[in-house]
Amino acid sequence: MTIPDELSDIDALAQLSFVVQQKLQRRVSGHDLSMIQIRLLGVLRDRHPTMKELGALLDLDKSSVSGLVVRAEQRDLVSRETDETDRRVIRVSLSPMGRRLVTEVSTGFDEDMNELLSPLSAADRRRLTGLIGRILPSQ
Amino acid sequence: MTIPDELSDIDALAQLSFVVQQKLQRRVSGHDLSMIQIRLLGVLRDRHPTMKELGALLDLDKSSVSGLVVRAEQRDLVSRETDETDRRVIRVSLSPMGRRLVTEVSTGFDEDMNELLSPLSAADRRRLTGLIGRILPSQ
DNA sequence: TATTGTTATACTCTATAACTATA
DNA sequence: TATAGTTATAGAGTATAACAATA
Repeated sequence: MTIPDELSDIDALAQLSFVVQQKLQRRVSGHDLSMIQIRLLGVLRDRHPTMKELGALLDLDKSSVSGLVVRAEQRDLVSRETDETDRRVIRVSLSPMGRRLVTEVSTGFDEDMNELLSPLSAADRRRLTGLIGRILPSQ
Repeated sequence: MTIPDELSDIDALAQLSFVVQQKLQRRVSGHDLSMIQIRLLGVLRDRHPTMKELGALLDLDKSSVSGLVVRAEQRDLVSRETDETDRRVIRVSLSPMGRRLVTEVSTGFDEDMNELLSPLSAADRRRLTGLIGRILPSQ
């Protein structure tokens, strides 16, 4: 939360997470998107979920999903199709424009992360990845 | 942005940052605060900034700072005092309640981070902190 | 005139509750 | 009745532009 001079392990984690989020935020803002919109587009890259599934994926109320998807549709980032087997259900897909945007943001973010990691040798990058892999929720 | 099975170094950083932010978000929500509110309270722990300085610290427009501080003041989290040497200037301080809340969130977050780091030995924690310290912006 | 901060306005994002359509 | 989704409403959070007070 704060940024002390002496770096404790907890502060290191906290600061790192803020730096990473900040880099992503910059990329997202640069494409006139919000964080929740890029999460929506990211989720849709390899899925065609229903509105309800989207709510679970994004941890949002169904009414919030409705608004989010409507605004994204108005910007031609996603499209909605009624499921023919159950006409209550609506499935959401990425539009070509949405796919282009999420790809651009993702590419830019990868550049940012590579730049962030540039002080480390390949071996140290592997060590860092290994250590992080051990503390991430194992699936 | 997504969560692949094979952990690249970039994905490791991205996932880690999301996990850390998620833990913080949980703590913050548990105290009925927002992320920007806890950032405000965190900034005020060791500062009595002016509204303008707050805007720079939080990267917000002055009008956004006004609203944020007004709402925090209404919840008795902060107080505002006119600077007597320049009566255009307003300085913002943490209230006792605000200090209590930010301390509780901070303590809880520290617990979360210690739990997250628990798979690592003390030596590995030091290695991780060292590696992160080398990639964080040097000030 | 310049600076500091507030206010008016507009939009996104979010949730709760009430609603519609379909099953 | 139950489920999927939308709509009405309310509030936080954000920025831009216009404004007031002070320097």
